[in-house]
Amino acid sequence: MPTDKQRTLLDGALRLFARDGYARASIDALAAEAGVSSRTIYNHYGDKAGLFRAVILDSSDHVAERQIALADALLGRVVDLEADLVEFGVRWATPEPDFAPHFRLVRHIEADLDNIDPATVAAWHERGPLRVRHALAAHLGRLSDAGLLAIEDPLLAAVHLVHLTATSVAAVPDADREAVVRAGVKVFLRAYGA
Amino acid sequence: MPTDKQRTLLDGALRLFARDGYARASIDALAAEAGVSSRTIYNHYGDKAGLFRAVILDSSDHVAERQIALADALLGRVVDLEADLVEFGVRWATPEPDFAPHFRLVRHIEADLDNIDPATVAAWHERGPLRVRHALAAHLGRLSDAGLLAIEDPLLAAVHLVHLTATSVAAVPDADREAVVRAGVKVFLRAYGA
DNA sequence: GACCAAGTACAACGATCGTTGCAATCACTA
DNA sequence: TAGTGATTGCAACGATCGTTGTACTTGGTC
Repeated sequence: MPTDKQRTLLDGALRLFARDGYARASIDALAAEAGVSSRTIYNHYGDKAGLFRAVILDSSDHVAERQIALADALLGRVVDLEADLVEFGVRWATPEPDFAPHFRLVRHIEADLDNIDPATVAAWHERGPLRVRHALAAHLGRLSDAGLLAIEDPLLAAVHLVHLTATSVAAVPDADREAVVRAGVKVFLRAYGA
Repeated sequence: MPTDKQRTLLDGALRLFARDGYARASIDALAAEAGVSSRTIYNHYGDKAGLFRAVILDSSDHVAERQIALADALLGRVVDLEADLVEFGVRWATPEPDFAPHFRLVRHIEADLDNIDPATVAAWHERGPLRVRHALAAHLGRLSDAGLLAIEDPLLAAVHLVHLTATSVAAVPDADREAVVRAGVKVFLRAYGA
C-alpha cells in the first residue's frame, strides 16, 4: 500500500537507476527526481541499498504480472496455435515503453552481481523471471497434454520460446520485429509441434 | 604491439572493470592491480574512458578470434552434423574461465549504454559480436548450400543457434550443461535440418 | 659516461557522494 | 485548538574520485 509520494519515488528511482546504474545514481538525484527530500528516503528505506531493493522488487512484480497476464490471454484458450504464438511473441518483444527502464535495470543487476546484496538478487530472480518462466511452462505443458505440442521439458521449452522470439528480436534491432518473431515461432513449432 | 606492462594493465583493468563496473573501478585501483603508476595510465590512454575503450576492444578481439576459431574447427569440415553442433555448443557455452571477465564486462556495457561513448560501443559491437555472428552465419550458409541444412536467413539462424545453446545454458545454470546444449541443438536441427 | 624517453612518487585541486543530526514545517486527528 | 507524526531544509562529516603538475628515478642507446 504505497502512498502517492512513495509511488512517485519508486517510479523515479527506477528511471534513474536504470539509466545511470546503482553507483552513478545519487541519493540527491533520486530524491529530486521524485520531488522528495533525500532525508525522506533514509527515513523510509534506511539506506541506498534498501531503496534499490524496494525498486527492483516493485518493478519486477509489475512486469511479471503483466507478462503472465499476456500468456494467460493468448495461450489460455488457443484458437490458431501458430498465430497465437506469433502474437504472444510480438507483444512480449515489444513491451510497453514503460517497461524499458525495468529491463535496463535488470541488465545492471546482471552486470553488478558481485556488488549487490545476494538476498536482493535472489528475491528478484524468484519473484520475477523464474515466476514468469514457470507460468509460461505451465501453459506449454498444458498445450502439450492437449496434444497441440510435443514437449518433454516444459521449462526448457519456455526458455527456448522466449529466446527464439524476444531475445532474438533484441539481438537484431535493425530487422522487422514481427518477421523475426514469426521466424522464431516457426523454429519453435518445427521442433515442438505435435 | 603492447608491451608486457601494457598487457598486464589491460588484463588487470578487464578484471576490475568486469567486477566493479566503469564507475566503481577507480583509476588508482586499476593502476595498483597492474602494479603501475596511475600517472602512466593517463600518459598512455588520456583518461579513464580511453583506458576503458582500449580494454573492451582488446578483450573482444581476443574472444572473437577464439570463437571464430572454434567455429572453423568444428563446422569447417563436418563429419557428424549433430555431434559437431553439440560439441560446438558445449565448447561455446563453457568458455575458458579466462573469458568470464569479458562477458561480465559486456553485460556492464549493455547496462551502461547511456553513459558510454557511442563510438566505443559501436566499435566493440562491430569487431566483437557482429563479426562472430557473420562468421558463424557463413558456416551455416555453406552447410546449407551443401545440402546438410535448409536455411533461408543464415544470420538469423546463427542468432538462433547461439540462443538455443549458450544463452539457454546461462539461463538454466542448475541444469546439466551438455543436456541443455543437446536439447538446443535438437531443436535447431528439427527446424533447420535438410 | 651522457642523453633521452618512459615510468614513478607525491601532493594537491575541486567535485561528488552517502549518511547523519537538528530544528523547522506541514497535514491531520482528537 | 492543541498535539502528533511525517516531511523538509540545511549544514556538516569523512571519504572517494578523476585529473594534473612537478620533480625524481630508471632503462636502454649513442
